[in-house]
Parts: sequence; structure tokens; C-alpha cells
Amino acid sequence: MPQTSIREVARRAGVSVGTVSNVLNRPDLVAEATRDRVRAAIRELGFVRNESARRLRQGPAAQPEPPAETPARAPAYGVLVEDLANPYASDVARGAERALNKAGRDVLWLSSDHDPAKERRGLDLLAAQRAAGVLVIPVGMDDADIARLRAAGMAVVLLDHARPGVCSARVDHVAGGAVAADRLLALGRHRLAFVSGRPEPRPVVDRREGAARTLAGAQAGPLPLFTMDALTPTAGQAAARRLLALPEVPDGVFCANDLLAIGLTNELVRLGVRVPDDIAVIGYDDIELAASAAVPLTTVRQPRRELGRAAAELALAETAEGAAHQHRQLILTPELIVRDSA
Amino acid sequence: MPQTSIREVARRAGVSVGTVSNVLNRPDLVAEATRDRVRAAIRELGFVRNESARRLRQGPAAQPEPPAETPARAPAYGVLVEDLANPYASDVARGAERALNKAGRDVLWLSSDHDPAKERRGLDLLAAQRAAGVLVIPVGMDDADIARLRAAGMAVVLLDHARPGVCSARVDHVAGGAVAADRLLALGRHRLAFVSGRPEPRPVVDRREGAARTLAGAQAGPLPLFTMDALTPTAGQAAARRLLALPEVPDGVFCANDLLAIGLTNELVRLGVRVPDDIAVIGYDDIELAASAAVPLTTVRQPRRELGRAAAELALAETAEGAAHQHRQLILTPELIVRDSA
DNA sequence: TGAAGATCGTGAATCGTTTCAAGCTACGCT
DNA sequence: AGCGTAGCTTGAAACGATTCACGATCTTCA
Repeated sequence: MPQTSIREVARRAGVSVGTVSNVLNRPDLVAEATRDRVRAAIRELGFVRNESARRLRQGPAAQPEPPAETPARAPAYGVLVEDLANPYASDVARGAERALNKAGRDVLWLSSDHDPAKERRGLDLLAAQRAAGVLVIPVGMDDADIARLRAAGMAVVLLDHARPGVCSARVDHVAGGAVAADRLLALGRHRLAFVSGRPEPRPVVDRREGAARTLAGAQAGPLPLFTMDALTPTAGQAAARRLLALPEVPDGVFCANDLLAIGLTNELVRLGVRVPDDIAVIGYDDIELAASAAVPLTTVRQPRRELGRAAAELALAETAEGAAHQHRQLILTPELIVRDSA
Repeated sequence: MPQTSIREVARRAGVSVGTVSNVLNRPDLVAEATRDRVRAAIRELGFVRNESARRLRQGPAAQPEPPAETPARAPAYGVLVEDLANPYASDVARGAERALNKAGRDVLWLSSDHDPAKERRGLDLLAAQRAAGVLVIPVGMDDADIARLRAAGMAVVLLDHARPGVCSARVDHVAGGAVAADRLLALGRHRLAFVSGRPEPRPVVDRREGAARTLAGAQAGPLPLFTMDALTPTAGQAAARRLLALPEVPDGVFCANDLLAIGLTNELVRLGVRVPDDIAVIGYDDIELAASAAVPLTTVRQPRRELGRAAAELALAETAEGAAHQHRQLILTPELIVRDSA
């Protein structure tokens, strides 16, 4: 396939390439008759602008967006999440996308599937494409990765993680863990358990630590850790069976996320355990399903949309300010949502 | 920011640009000492290849992937889904991604949010970037859109929809609706209802039609339609209340998807209705949550991963075969998964 | 010693678009 | 008639990487 170029459009319309480009980018500079002829040629030939050439020519500075035919566009932002199937991640990313779209920017999503190698590949892809920036829930990035992105002129914003010298937006998970623990204590629960997924990421560690510290402060018991193989409802079911098999069954459970908590609660109920009477369950995230679960879930809400929006704004600011940009670490506060499960 | 180019790397390493390019793409052609010098320069300068220039030069033919430094990559495929928060869509897309990754291709996700304008913008973005192809759950595409994509040299595969002259992969939703209806009839249910989301997409219409036809064939009653404002658990809750308010409460409900069915079932149970004894509920999709729901959901399974994989293979074939490619419409068969809810 | 390879490097041409100084017309004004 | 101006259009020079025919050196062997 020979890929129709601006040159052929020009020939067909009987004008120069410069004129075609003008029609595409500054139609007001072109006489109406000419404009129409060019537009017709574009349609007839099925011409689609080659963005690679455009970007190559334009250099890194690309402007927002003048009115245009085949829409001239600023480079897109990438959103790289750990797991597209996780409602927490996709909600954050959607919040970010909305804000970016509002600013006229396109968004590409990539997923690392918790695999550092895939994460790196995705980052390199964005860097090579000279994306405007990337918002990333990191799973294994190091400073060299960040340096490479910066070298490609990209803005970098970390989600749910912090690192000096890089913009980031996250919630205070230690505080989140603390409010969960407070709630369980207030309900008079003392045989507690923390259920989480396997390769403990920092945010989960923080939640546990926040809870554990609160318990310690209240002279309350320890917070044994139950590690499942993922943060999914299926893992939650397994966790329920594991807890019930314990010599001393807990009366309060704090789950690392809502999916886990929902699976766990459902399985408990199915096995005849009353929630919250026999066992109180607290989740984390407040995903949509938490409210409509069989036992509406008490949980620690993360302001996910806002998190995404805030991250998007940091990225846009970094892009706009260039070298003058001051990196900022945003920390939002999570909030306990009391429903039925605890 | 001046964006370090291959030229500066060359200068720093004391070689020509051609040699740097060779180090990048065919390192075996370069003497070891030179290679090391160039690699060092690349590292020191934080050089990142400009993919725009590469693609511009390479033209549409881009090859798979020789061993390389800064990985040279074939153009990516786009996956454009209607709604990233929908587990059906993300599972299909993940199946596709896995297959494409296995073939050494990168994948970018875009979401149309059910908005035809946003869909078009995403397609145009991919076309302008000269992506290798796109797998799309369409929400408003027309033939002109497809022509534009083709003109940009892209492979196009429709997911969950069919259209003459375009590759597609989907399940037979009429059959899916039929097995659901059969199940309800087998359970002796006759006051049935169909619950769905608002702007009825074709696949949902098909499900309903399959069910309605089966009922008609069995001389069984009509299948009244209840339209909610989305296919979400929250909408399912609302649907439950609406059904219970009916003068004649149904004893069997077929939901357009699992999220709806889960929300509906949970709300019914909470309101003291027994599922399936009082009301049997059948969902559609068999998402992960269906199995671990409070009342494990009887549902019509779509082989989502396979669907994605099949679509990916169609796309790869189209890319490989070029003009010789024969467009194919794949139709897979859904399967009833009996659990507790019906 | 000298010729034929083998091994490495070079540098100019190229991809498709944008940009911009310069050119061309037609028109109005003095 | 002469000049200035406004309105359009042109054509060539970038942008950064890849490619490839061609040189330059070095080995090897008669």
C-alpha cells in the first residue's frame, strides 16, 4: 500500500503541498475555492495525516489545538496501570482521563499486569513516541526509568506511590489503616486479622501498618497477616475458608481491598457466619460494588476520581511549566464509609 | 529542551550517525570497541530513540523485531473499548492483549465511553499514528470510519459486532438468549422479565430476541422489557425495587449482563425475597464475580478470553496478508453456567 | 610483495509534514 | 501611471532515524 501523502493530495487538487498543509492547519489562510478543492481531494483519496511526520517536524513543543480538518493533535498522555481489571486502578485512570480530555489531550492506556518488565516496555514505548507525559501506578520503576522519560521530554506523575523529585498523588494509607482499626475497636472486636494479596505493594503495607500502630496504641492485640495470591473476590472466598479453619476464629477482618472483602463476606455468609455479628469486615477503596454488595460493605474510601484528576493536573502543569516546574507530592485523606459489614 | 538526537550521540562517540544507527539496529555489524563507545554515549546523554522519525523513514512495512538496544518496535495495535470499567470489555481486551504481546506487538487501550464522538477521535488518533491495527467494540462507527482506517494501512477487527467486509469476532447472542430462556422454562417459570441498560446495543437486542423467540416457540408468555440507565450493579438494585413494585411480580428474570444481575440479586435478597425460590435470576457474561457472588450466579458464559484471542489473530493475519486477506466473521457459542440463582 | 577478501565506517538520500520568506495578482488610491 | 497593500500561493529547508553503495583498513595467502 503506497499511503497517500500530502503531495498526492496537492497534485490532485492542483496546488502546492504548502497549501494543502495550510488547509489542514490554518484553513483561514486559504481562499475558499481552493480550500474546497483540497478538501475534495482529501476525501477522494482517503488521505489521513501521518502523525509521525508531523511530530518529527514540530519537535517537542507541540501546541494545544487550533481548529483543523484532520484534527491536528498535541501528543497524548499515557496512563500506565498495574491491572486494568482492577476497579480501583481503572477508576483512578478514568478520573485522570476525564481531566486530560477536558484539557484537549488524548489518553492512551497501558497495563503492566504487575510485571516490571512489561511496565518498562510500556514506558519505553511512550518515551519513544514522545508522549506528553505519563501517569503511572508503578510496580518496579527505578530512577533510571524516570530519567529516561524525562530525557524524552515527558512529564512523569506517580500514582499511589511517592518518590523524591517526582510529582505524585496518593492517599495516606497509614491513616486509612488507622480509621479501619479504630472502627473495629469501636465495635469491640479484638481478635483481628488482616487479609491481603501476595507481593505486598507499598500501599498495602502502609494500610496494615496504620492499623497495627493504632492497635498497639490502644493496647489491643496483634494483627496477624493472611496472604492470599491476589486481590480478587476469588481469593477472598479462599480467605474466608482459611480464617474459619483457625483454632481461634477472628471477630474482625480488615481486607486490603474491596474485591477481597466482597468475596470473603459472601463466602462467610454462605457458610452461615453472620456479618457483622460474628465477624465484622472492613474493605478498602469503596468501589461501586461495595455499596450494592449482599452485605453492603463498610470500607475506607479512596477519592479515586479526585486522585486521578489531581494527578492529571500535576502532569499538565509539568508539561506547561517545563524546566521551571516544581515537583509536588499530593496526599489526600481517605475516609471511613460505614455500611453494614462493620 | 533540545532532545538529544542520534547526531549528538555520534559526535560524542566520535563516529558517524550511520554507525550509531547500526549499533541500535544491527549491533553485530559494529566492532565491539565502537559499540561500547556508542552505548556509553547513549547512556551518558540519556538518548531515547525518536519513534516518529523511525516510523517516518521505515514506512508502513515495519518488520517484527530484530535484537536491539533501545528496542526497535513494530507499530502497536489499538484496542478501543466502550467502557474500561466493564469487566466484560476488559476481559476481552486482555485476551486480545495477551495474544498480541505473544506475537511481539504492543497494545494501547483507548476507551470510547459509549460516546461515538470520542470513539471517532480515538480511531483518528490511531490512524494518524499509523497503528498496525485496531480491535474495537464499536458504538457508532460507520463505513467511512473503516475506510479511513484502511486508508491508513490498518487492520480492523470488530468485537461483538459484525459487518460485511470487515473481520469480526463475537458470540451468538441469540443462542445465548435462547439457553437462558430454556433454563427459566425448565424451572417452571412463566412470569418472566428482561432487564437491560438504556441505549440498547445490538448484542443486547439479540439476547432479548433469542429469549423471546424461545418463549414464543414454547407458547410461553411475553418477555416484558425493563430498561435501566446502565449495565451496572447500582442499576440492578434499582431494577429489583422496580420489579417488586409490579402488580404481578415476575418469578424469573433474565439480565442483560452479570453486573446488573448481581446488583439485582443482592437487593432482592436484602429485601427478603428468596433467590431462586421466589425469583430466579440469570445473568450474562460469567464475569469472575458471578461465581463468588452472595448467591452464585447462573449465567450465560461468553468465552471472553478466546474472543479476544481470536480477534487478535484475525488482526495479525490481516496485517500479515495485506491485500490478499480474506475478511472473516467468527461466531463463538455461549454456554449456560448453572449455579444457584436459577 | 601484492592482490583479494574481510571487516568496519561513512555520509548522503529519503520518509511526510510544517514553516516561512518570497512571489504573484488584483485592487485602490493619489 | 505608479505605488502600496491585501490576499493567496509557492517552494525549499528543516525535523531525526534508517539504509546502502562506497571507502578505508586490516588479514591472509600465494
